[in-house]
Amino acid sequence: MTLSSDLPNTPATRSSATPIILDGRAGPDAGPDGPQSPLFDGLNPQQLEAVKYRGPALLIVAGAGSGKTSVLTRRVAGLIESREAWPSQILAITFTNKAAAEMRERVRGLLGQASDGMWISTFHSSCVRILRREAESAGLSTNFSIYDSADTKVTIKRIIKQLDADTMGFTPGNVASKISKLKNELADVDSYARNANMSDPQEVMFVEIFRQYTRRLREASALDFDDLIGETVFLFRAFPKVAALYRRRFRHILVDEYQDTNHAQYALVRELTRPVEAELADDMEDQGLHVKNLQDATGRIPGASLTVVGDSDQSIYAFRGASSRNITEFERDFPGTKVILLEQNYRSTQNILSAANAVIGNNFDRREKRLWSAGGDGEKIVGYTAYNGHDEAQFVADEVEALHRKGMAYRDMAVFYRTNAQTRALEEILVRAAVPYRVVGGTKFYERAEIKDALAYLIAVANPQDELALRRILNTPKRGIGPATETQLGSFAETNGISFRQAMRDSGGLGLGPKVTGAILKLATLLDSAALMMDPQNPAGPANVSDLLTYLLDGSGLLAVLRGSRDAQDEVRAENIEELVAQTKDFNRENPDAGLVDFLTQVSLVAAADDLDDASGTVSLMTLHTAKGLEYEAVFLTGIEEGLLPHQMSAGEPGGPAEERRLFYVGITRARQRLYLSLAMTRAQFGDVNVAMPSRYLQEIPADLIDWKQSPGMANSRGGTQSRALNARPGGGGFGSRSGTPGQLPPAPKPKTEWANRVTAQVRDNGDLTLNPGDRIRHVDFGDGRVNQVTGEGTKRIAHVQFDTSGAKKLLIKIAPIEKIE
DNA sequence: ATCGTCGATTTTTTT
DNA sequence: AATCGACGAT
Repeated sequence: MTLSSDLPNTPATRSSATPIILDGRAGPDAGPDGPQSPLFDGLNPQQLEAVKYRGPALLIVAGAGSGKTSVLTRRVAGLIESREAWPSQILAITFTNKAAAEMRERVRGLLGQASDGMWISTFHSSCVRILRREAESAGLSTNFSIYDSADTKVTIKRIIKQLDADTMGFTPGNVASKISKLKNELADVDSYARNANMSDPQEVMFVEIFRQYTRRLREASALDFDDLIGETVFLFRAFPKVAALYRRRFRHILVDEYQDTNHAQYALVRELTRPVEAELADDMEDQGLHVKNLQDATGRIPGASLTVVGDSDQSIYAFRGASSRNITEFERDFPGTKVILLEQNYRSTQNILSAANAVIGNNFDRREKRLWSAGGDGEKIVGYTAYNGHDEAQFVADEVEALHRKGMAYRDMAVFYRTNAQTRALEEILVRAAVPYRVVGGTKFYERAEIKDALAYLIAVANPQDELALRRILNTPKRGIGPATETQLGSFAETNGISFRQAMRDSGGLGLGPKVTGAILKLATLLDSAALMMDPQNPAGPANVSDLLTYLLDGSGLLAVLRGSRDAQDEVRAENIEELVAQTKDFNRENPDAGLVDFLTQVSLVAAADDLDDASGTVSLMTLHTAKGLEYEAVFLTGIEEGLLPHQMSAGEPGGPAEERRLFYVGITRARQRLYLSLAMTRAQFGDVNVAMPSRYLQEIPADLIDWKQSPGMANSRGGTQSRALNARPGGGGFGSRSGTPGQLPPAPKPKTEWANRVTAQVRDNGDLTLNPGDRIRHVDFGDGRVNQVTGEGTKRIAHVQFDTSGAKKLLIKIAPIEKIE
């Protein structure tokens, strides 16, 4: 049974590339596959072409909101439905796990069960999967640890200290980023050292740090984030037979967000799309690997077909080695490339797009691309110049509430900012205004100290070589093993050529105090017995992750110590650990066949955007970087100031300001209906207040697109409303007197008293103040008002208040600066 | 070994 | 503002 006849749209595909083993599976009933198939419904001509095109290489230049996810999923679904490919022959790379999950979900929606078996994941997840499978060839153990950036920094910090390199200006931060950049270029210590200028003592020292770092990782059987990609590339280059397995398997490779791939990732894609030489292919056939149907006339297995989707205008990761060169030179790298442009935007109003186009148009050196929408102009963009960060946050909170009253769900709104530090003021105000919100990313759950502690116990069981994890838990919770003892154990291990873990077991002969020795041995025994629980040889069968974690928590007393503490923060920490236990239970349920290492891998590779819960009815707060790929009905872009966007740190970098502009562009294009731009005249930083200037990018938006509720000009002009003049903060002057800035900003002054500008930073506790509808209250900032309604329970009780001059607001009763009057 | 205090340093973005 | 490291007292 041959299928080529079912493929009206694939003249370029050789029929031999079609899988032959068709009967094993109940594929989708060979439904009608013409233009009337639901796969092609509602697509514009360019999208349709992108879904249907068949050939070795396809570049889809997809502007923001042009429906690329839809195109990608339908393309994948089309390949499978038409039986050009088995699910297992598809490898789709996305930027985040969440994007991967969404894509998998949508393909499943189109195909049902037939979608099982595809690899849809991030670069990092795919590489871990490959490296664990091929650990033996790669010279790794299957249970290798994955170091996150914090682990990397700690390791480097210790090396720097040991080498006294801090006196030469080395910091963990700059060393880590330099090593990361090198690894992204596929350099290792040796290749770097070969070209280094060894007469420069700085260079010599750096090489030494790099060398020791590499050695420590190897000794701990650990890989850092960058290694995951690089080692996979090295594996493929060193072992053509291993590479051939994957080249044979993945016939269709799709890469999303291609503009943000770095060199190592580019190299990986190249390796995966190379053909398998005839000789090797024949060998594989001899080993029963069934490649005959894939071989061409010369006996080779041709390279996989490659589809990449990207938009140079949204390249925002150059700082970590991404190069949009990969996209601009794609046609040269992959000859015979078909290029398709998607320019019609289905997301935003024309006003928002016009602003976006105007901004990005200031970047030279780009392929001209103009987004357009058939959806109408929509509302104007709203601008607001606040006096300070809190004032700005209050503006956001008020507008969020106003939108919500008009019927917009909280989950359809998002607040973006350049730096994580900006969340503080926003959170303070949103809590007080009782706006349900969620910070996406930031200090991630898995990066909290107590969670890392608990995970370190698991890692110590999974990978006994991992000294970092061992040292972390050695005295956590406190068991009287101090730094002196730790050092002794370390040197004992080193002089005897044994692992740190073994040194712990043998610590009896070290002549330490009986108490300390007892503590060390107890921990070693705990870990050993835990390891026994997970041993596949265990007659009872290996325990599951949550049982193991519970056992370790009980045995170590980690949770009990936090529970017993009278520090209020420890209570939160204990809750976090219990949340982790709950997560292990979920994991067991959802992945009954997965083990400890699988759990730890998943945990290591979660991205900021991954913990975004679409179902939660909350406003989302996130950085502009995290926002990439997402969209919301209403978007608040905050902190549009010089020094913040573009960020101070980017000024020196070549291409910095252009990248910051793209970041702004990304932020703008996330909005469907409503866009708010806000800035503050003064911003608190490093504990004191600085004067800020409006971002240069603001002037790039045509003035008639923005409706300034309070423009930068007004904000300090003497005529500002009474209350504002009164509220101006020390240091707040001098903002509008922007000598030298082409002032197209201050149009139509429309003073509104709707927003109070001053917010006390003071945290109050009203105890059990009770309010009832009808009560009159006085608010420090908003003045007098009447309580309409009280909702919520306990500490979360919320008063809905109609203020006499400041409008309607919701207040968290417990902490609002209010008192009952009358 | 642990705890408290002082002072330095910090914040660009992230898989 | 808040965290981290160094140092000294217990």
